[in-house]
Amino acid sequence: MTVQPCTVPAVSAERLDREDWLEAGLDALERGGVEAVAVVPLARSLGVTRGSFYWHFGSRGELLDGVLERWERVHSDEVLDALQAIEDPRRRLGALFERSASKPPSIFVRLLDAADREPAVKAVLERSARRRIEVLAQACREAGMSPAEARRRATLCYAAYVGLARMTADGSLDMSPRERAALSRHLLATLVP
Amino acid sequence: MTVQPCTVPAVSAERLDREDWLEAGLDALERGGVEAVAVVPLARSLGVTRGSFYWHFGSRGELLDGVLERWERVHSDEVLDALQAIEDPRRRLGALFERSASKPPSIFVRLLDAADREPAVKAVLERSARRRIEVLAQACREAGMSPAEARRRATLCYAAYVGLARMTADGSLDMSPRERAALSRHLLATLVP
DNA sequence: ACCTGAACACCGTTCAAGT
DNA sequence: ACCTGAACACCGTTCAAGT
Repeated sequence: MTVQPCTVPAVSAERLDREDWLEAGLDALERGGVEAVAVVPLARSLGVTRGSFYWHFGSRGELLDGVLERWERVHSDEVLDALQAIEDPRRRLGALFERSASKPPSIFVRLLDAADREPAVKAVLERSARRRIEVLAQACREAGMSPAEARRRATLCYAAYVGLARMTADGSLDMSPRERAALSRHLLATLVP
Repeated sequence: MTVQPCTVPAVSAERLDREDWLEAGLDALERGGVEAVAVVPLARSLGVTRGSFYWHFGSRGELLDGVLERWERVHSDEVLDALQAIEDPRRRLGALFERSASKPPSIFVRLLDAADREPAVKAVLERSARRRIEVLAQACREAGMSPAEARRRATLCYAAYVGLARMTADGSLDMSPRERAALSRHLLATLVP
């Protein structure tokens, strides 16, 4: 009697690969922030010992790199691509802030928090900032500003966004989501008249 | 032969009190940020074992509370008091940004970074934000804005400041100190015309 | 190829025992 | 009153040994 080989992947493979760890890591990042991307707890949740981890990754930092790369692809690239499609510059700016402000920016803030300790996070934030400032600056130029002025305004705009996100997270800004949204619009109206 | 009792405090007392730990903690905070306020390294630098620490404090968190309180008294209260003395509102605003931007805001940024993990830090930042926004708002009112408008502008202004501090720290903002100062002035001129 | 198990280093916390 | 010393829990990292 010959047994048919199983053609569908087993529900829970006994052996893991890099992919499994990365998935679990991203999940942990979304639930508990950068600190939650930790070897021992992850190993526990995968039903395996810590030693197993080090066959797939050289260090916890390497895992974090991979996890952040994934996060960036999903949560940053997609969003920016969608924005580029909006032609009216003012409307595009509005959409950038709308998107950024609506869903709780928890992961973003968690990344801000971790930037100091984690070089990998620093790099992600740097890219994120550069790209968003570029989107903002382009919209400003299309709205009629000089390149230098556009860059200044865009930078301030992004800085204010970062600051508002931070303040909302740590409770320095006690405002309802509605008030926050109004403040964002106010910011745009003030900086890009 | 009777020995004279020593009237000056010994250079290194064999026994420590709360004060010694707080001092060492503040020093550590300034050198290495919130994470550096750690029991074991501190004990080591004080030439004592970890067990000693727990006679003076209930936990590492309690130490951090005390250290932050001290930091706030020295680095926040003093500065704000000095500002209140400037009568011209525009000049006062300029001075607030000057002071905040000139000396590297490293501790401030470190606090921003730690807010997520450390409730004590959150409280400090909350107070700091409230007070600075109040100073900004008052200056705006004195410059002729309505109270509501003043509050909005002040909040945006502070948010931009927080964001700029953060971005400078993590390298998202690659600008010279001179450029940063110019940007700060630009911010003020834009938000408080 | 992937994993276990035990080791070591590091930090937070507790506590009985010392002075 | 203040401190030691040893214990325990937790996480990161290494590595010889298993399948």
